Amino acid sequence: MNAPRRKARWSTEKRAAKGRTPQRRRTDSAPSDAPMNRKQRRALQFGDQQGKYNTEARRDDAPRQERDERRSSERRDDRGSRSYDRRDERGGRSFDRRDDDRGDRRDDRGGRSFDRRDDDRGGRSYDRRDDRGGRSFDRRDDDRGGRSYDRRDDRGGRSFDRRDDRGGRSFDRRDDRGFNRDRDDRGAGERRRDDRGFGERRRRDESYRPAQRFDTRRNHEPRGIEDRRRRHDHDDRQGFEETSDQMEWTATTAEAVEGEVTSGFFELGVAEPLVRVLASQGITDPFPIQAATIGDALAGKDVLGRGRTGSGKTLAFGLPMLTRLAQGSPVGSPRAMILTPTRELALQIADNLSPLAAAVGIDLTLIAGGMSYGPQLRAFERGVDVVVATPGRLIDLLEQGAADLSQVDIAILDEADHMADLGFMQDVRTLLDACGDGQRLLFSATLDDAVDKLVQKYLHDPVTHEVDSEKASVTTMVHRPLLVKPHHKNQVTAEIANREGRTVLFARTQLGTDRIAAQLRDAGVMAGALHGGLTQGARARILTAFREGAVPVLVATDVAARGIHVDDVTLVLQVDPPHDSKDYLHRAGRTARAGHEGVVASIVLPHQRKLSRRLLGQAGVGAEPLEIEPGTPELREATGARPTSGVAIPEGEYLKLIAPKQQPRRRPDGGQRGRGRGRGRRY
DNA sequence: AAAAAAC
Repeated sequence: MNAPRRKARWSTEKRAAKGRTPQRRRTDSAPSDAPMNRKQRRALQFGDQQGKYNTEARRDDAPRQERDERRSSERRDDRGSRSYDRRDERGGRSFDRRDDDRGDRRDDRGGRSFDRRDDDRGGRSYDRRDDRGGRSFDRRDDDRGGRSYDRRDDRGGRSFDRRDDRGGRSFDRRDDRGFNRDRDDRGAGERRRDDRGFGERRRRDESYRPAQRFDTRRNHEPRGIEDRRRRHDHDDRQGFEETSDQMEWTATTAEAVEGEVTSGFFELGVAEPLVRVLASQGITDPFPIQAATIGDALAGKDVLGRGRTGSGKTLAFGLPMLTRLAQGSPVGSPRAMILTPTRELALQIADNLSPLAAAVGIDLTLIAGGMSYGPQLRAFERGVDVVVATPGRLIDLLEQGAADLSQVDIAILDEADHMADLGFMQDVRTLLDACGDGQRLLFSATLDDAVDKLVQKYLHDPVTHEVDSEKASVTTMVHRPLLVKPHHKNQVTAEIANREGRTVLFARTQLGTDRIAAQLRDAGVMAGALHGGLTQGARARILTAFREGAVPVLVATDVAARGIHVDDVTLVLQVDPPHDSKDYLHRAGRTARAGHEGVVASIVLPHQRKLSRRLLGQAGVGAEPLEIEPGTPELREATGARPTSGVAIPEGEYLKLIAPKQQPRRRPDGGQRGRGRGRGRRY
């Protein structure tokens, strides 16, 4: 991680030593700077290509030793140079590389801001591709998966020679601007704590072309990989029909009850406008966790609240937060921050709190990945008061200098046990460190060592309120471990999924959810997969289709295990065992919410018996596995399972249900669609 | 021990 940056390698001195002209950082406007038409770009590219063959020849003459050295010792930093090579090689080698169809078009585009986005994409797609391995057969990433490492190595070796050949051609100059390097460095692992920070990147950026940044952003908008692919069929410059697949979020307002109101929230000290809005939603009796924590939170104490999601935690921290903020006045940057582990959860919290915030004149916004930057940047520009965020995007904005959290006086972690996971911990710390040293509210389903570390470091003299046990204590929930023979697993899964009512299935991996959902549709059960590998738009659409009942079966990874609330989920089926008892309970918590009944069935294969016993024991579930086979009355009795029709649901029928709503893109008014129409999500 | 979290 701390390997020397390859930047040094190309210092002016070194270049001079090699008999090269100094690198040009700043140039006059050049072809690549201005929009080019396709023909011009082709011409340029062709020229590049010609040069490239020379380059290839020369490459072989280059000192092999040096290449090998780079290969072995500077892998990560090599990636910085990758972008040069990728770009340059593309022209000549398209026939043997799968992603070249992308590449060529990328070059076609010419315009600078696009380059930047493309570079971003290029770098990341390697990372993701490699990470994911063969995850999604239906995505094009995987065609390439196996080769990416080789290619990377190739590049590391070549880049150096290649670079020397490039002279001052306009395309090369683009590479010199420094984004590529910066971005790739970041991709290499230190990304968030790149010590050069965004400041320097931006300076260079601006020196190249001032006032470019927001154009860049705007063009940045489409995020999904699939979208980007599709985009290449169009000329980006021409306002083509963009197939963005992002989710949008808008703040909402709500009615408030007029006149006399009786509500338990008054007594807790919640601001009156908030109580009136709650009353209009029929919420007048605080849930236990709310009753327990609101008082202390209002008093400004640090609170550690333990209670399962669905127990009313959002209001437990939301109401005191808004009440306190309403007593002060905005300072031009956020005074409160709420962090959550998934985008869906952030969305849900923002949806729930935004009408309340509006009632007391608080500007609350959602900051999450997979959504366009524009509204989020504007929110900070206008001085948003509360951010509900997922860590990644907020750090992104922080690094850009777009977000300032120094005035945050109330920092809230929802699902803190999850936020304290290894993968999240550093981000959470970064964000908490960026906040002012004010009140901290930490809500968690469990208290383990990781949470304790957060508590130790960030909470001052916290008051702990434990309302729900972490153990299974929901009396309306029935647990049914099902002992199933391996060759029956698919059919049992399908028969259970085919039951009446809304059902959530959990699988271990993204690939697993895709596969199970496809198998279910093959068997005639309308099911959709939800996992973090989908574009944000796709995630939102499948969740909506599930909420609305068009798709009654949701097959999800643990992305949906926490916090997500869908009414009337009457059965949760754990197709694959959860990783631990916490996950078991979080998954289970998708059903039997708010006093409703629900069944938690778990498929247990013979070799998983021991594991299952341990998980259930830790979760405080006493149920013994029930031995079952497909089509039996026992299975039906336990889960409501029904035989499947076996008539496959055509893929098109499913896709129709989760298709993006067609809507005009890039409207002349700047793309503000449907503002002020109804609630939250639109796609 | 997987998934999620920026692009």
